[in-house]
Amino acid sequence: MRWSRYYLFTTREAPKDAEVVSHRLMVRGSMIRKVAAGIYSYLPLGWRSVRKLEEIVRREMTRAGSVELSMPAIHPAELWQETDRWDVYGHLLLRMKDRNDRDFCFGPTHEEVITDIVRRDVRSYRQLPLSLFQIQTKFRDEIRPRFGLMRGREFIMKDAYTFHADQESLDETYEAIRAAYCRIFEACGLEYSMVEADSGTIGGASSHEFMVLADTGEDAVVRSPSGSYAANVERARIGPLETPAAAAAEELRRVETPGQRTVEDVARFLGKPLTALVKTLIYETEKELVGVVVRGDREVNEVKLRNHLGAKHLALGGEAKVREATGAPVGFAGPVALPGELRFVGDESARPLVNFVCGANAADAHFVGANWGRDATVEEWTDLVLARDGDPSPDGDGALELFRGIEVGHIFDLGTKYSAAMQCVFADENGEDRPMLMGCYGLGIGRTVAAAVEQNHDADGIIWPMALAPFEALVVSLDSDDAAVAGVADSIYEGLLEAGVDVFHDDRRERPGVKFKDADLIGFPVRVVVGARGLAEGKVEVSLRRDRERQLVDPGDAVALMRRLLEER
RNA sequence: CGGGGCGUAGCUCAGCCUGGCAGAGCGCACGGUUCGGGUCCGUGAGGCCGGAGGUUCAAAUCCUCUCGCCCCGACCA
Repeated sequence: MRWSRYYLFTTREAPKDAEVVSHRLMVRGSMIRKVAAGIYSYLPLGWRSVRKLEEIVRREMTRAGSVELSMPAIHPAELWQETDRWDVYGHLLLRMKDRNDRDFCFGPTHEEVITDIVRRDVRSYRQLPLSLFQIQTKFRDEIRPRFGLMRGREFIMKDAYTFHADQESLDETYEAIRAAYCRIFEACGLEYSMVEADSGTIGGASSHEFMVLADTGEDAVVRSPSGSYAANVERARIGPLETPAAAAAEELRRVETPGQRTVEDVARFLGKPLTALVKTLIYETEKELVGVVVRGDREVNEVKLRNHLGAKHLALGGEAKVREATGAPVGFAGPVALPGELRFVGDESARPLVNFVCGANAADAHFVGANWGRDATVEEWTDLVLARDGDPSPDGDGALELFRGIEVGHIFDLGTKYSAAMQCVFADENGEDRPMLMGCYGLGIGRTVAAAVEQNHDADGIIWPMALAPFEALVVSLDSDDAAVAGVADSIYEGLLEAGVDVFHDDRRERPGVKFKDADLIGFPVRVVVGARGLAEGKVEVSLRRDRERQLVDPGDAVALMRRLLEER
């Protein structure tokens, strides 16, 4: 492909709203173009990278025994109502009506549609297991799209769904697809980590996320030193915290704490460490108000809390709710001497505390010397804490380290959540109907490409991993008007084409500096420069984008050298 | 949804506070110059100042409403 005839217009400047480097570089490199918030066109160069990733994904999914199909982007409401997700998905679901006023949505994921297909065709355990995938455009009406392709509203995703007669079969397939994902991300040259995850609105028994490590990632991940434990912080458990030294129970005393509303205020005011306090938060769900206690220095993990409560919606209670539950303004809640009934759940971090400080459920007052059992009772002790850097790993493997990550893939053991709701059943060996076990496996195509840029760039531009580079090689002809230069450049270009190399030819009448800057920005992995100056010595210059080491070779040897460099990747 | 900010040339932005000829750089066209890391000089084209209403002799500028976009938070595969 010749640049002079291609659709590729680089810019020196990125739009001011492009904050992360992948977004900046992909816009400057003329790979994507914003159409609306979170909605992008892929320009030809960007589309080539997307297509390359899609091919890798197809290859590996097929190798893992999955079969490609394609489902519609528009779904009838009835399917989503069967699983209750028409309501549960909320505003994330883009809804629309047809001319007959029937409800539809633009599919954000395809569990309902695939389950509807399979339940019509599959009757017997003999037909299982099944594994199907598609690569398709999704739409999720995200509250706040951002970071270019990183969190779009419209985005390309590979989604796979598997159906099984028993758990063993599901586990086997889950493992096969996990391995396929590893091969895919390795092929893309990504440094990634598979972590335990919360399954969110997709639901199901368990799930794992594939996280590309990057400082700009939107997710936080903890990992133990050997990597034996890794989890999204939404999910992460921690090992036991230090327990306070045993002490004789003190007397419960009420102390005046005027205006001391936060744990920090109270700790400073009373001259106690944060760890001697119990922090009490009043949460509101669609069903009830709940009191939550955690050690004073810790934060509540709301994802864990919502899961524990089995709630659809969870939010901190406002001023009015707090007063309703405690009879006091915000800042003075506690588990001791509550005016009424309130369900209390506690994080394990608060359980071993003795003679602790807590709110007195009255304005400007706290208790000191409080003890569980004698003064206060929590019915449910569980793990509700937000893990942080340095916490003990739950498997005893040292201290957890906190990383930022980009979620590029998420695989789920769905159990029978969808099959049971939608009567997707099969006859087992005894002729009994049973719901199928299902797995679901997502991989963000655009996000993975963006993550690859995020992880592979320098001050001058993108350094594409070979597998995702829109073109593998670039021929730069300087002095385009010079017939000898044009001839040599053309013959190298043709030679690379014949060798099956994805090659691009910068044949523009531009100054050398412009061409070099553009080559670096776009990040062609291998480059050959043909100029009058080099040609006078009988040489052309071959170099790699990654290390920029230049080799001068005879024009006749350029194709062979470049092929060798491409082989070495 | 709460808080903050921004919409001016194709792009990045100044001008707005304090109302009075609509600007710069980049890009584009043309001429010259230069020619291995975003040359330099000159000429030129290009604007409903997001939209609607209001105040005023006069509005990019002040006021009201509205649409879009971005950031923080809440929320969220």
